[in-house]
Amino acid sequence: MSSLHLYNTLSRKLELFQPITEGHVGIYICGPTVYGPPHLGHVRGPIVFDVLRRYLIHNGYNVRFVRNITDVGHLVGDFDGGEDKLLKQAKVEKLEPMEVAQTYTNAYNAVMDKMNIIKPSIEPRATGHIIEQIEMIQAIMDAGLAYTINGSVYFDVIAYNTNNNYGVLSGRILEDLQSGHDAISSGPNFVPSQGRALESQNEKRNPSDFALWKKASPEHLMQWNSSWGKGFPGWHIECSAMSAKYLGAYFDIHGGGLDLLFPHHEAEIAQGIVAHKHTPAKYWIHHNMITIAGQKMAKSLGNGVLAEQLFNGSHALLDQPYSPMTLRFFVLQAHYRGTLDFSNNALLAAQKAWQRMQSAINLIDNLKVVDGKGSMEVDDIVLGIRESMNDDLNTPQVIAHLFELCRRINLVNDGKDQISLRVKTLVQQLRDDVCFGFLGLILDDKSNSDGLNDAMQILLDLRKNAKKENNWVLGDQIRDALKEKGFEIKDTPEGTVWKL
RNA sequence: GGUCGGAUGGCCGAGCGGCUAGGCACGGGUCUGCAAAACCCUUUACAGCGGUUCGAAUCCGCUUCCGACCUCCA
Repeated sequence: MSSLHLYNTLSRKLELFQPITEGHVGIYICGPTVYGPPHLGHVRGPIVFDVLRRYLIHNGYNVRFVRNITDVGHLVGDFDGGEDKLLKQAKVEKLEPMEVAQTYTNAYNAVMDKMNIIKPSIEPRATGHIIEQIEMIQAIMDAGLAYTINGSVYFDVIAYNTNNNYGVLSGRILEDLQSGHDAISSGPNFVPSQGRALESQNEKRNPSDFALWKKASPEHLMQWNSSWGKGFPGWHIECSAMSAKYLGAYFDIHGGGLDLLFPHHEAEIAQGIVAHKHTPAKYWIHHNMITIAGQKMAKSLGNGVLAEQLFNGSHALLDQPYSPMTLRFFVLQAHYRGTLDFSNNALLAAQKAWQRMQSAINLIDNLKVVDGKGSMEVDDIVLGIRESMNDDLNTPQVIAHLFELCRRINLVNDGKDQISLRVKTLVQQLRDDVCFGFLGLILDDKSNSDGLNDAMQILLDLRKNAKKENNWVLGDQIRDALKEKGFEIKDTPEGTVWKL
């Protein structure tokens, strides 16, 4: 494919990417609800869309990338009678709701930085856009597609569905949904979780309706004035209001996890069509979930692995810590639309693979070139990488091509193949544009501290002397002891090199 | 119960009508004081049963398992 194609959930097809305005791309990503520390599931989306963003920039586009922070409105438990997630956590931790939001926003962004994810162009918060949300709710009211009950406002899905299709994105049929509501609450598989607020459920005209504005009880810590009384915005409206504010009523790409497809994104489309008279986005991109033992990783299932636990190796499933770049590499080794199963073995394999790639990368600049034409070429790799990226961001294939490149680099390094200056320059370009470029990988750099370097040199000199005197026992002792601490020693014709 | 996806070698994961990725692990070799690294070689998998086709892991049907969504989730 000579140009970028993306799988659009809206059409369920691979589509040629063509921006609405030539040369510019607007992207909106549903960010986290900040009520807990970031886990592995929170990391996949940002990586996937970071690669998309970098690739678009690589292709010369001007990209505005908006990723929100949801710090109000998201309800805990089932149905709209649940408690606000932020509020609940605030009570648990005896903190201001804003303090909770700030704490976990910081934690989230710290992980983003470690993963080498470019910061959003704009990072709007739901609480900072209450007015915009109220205005949008009013517009929906004015259009006659929302109704007020007891100080709350609900979107009238049934009425909307008469002239529109509530289900364009998720492929759902409203009638099925209706019967689904019955079946789910009476069927054999229905398991009621926490307390279901029946009053709130009943005040909606229809189970499919969703809240635009919720009335706040007096003790509710987060509430704002509105013409419907004191309350707080519903979950879906914040993304609609903020995306429209910063990207316009119609923008290029809306992304998020597959689990947000319904009802969140479906609701966003309905809200956008009613309030802004336009479907919000041209391309809807959804990444799949990270699973653990075949099941979705989710906070509610209690099988989550925190990012921090991965980085320090403290989780029971892990034998050791893994670096942020190992995680990034691990994520990119799978296609974004498939599930990715997490395990210590899978992480270990990714770590070794990434180390192998780094070793080859480190050889590039010192590769000896031959005059004229060398036998090593990379044109097929350059082409292959472009084709793979253009085919719905097939990063696993890109990485496979990169490993073929590593093989050739090693061959040249071993003197078994020859490279010309021209091709060497191309290889350096590939490293900078692909690996460090749109894949966003950076070398794990643990061996650069000066003091460490000096100390290592002393040990290596000792070992060299021991070897000179044929004292292999001492020499191996030094090497093995270092190895035990994670230092890898390599004897090469040019001298001994080490890495951590 | 409804809707939508999956089942690929020891493991992770691409491919989606013929040329049958890649990584990790395993085995053999070159190199080396021994290692490590690197390189080379070896190992033909696509849930089961039918069907379409000159040809199917790839298309169609049935069966069996698994998952996601339908209720908060990245």
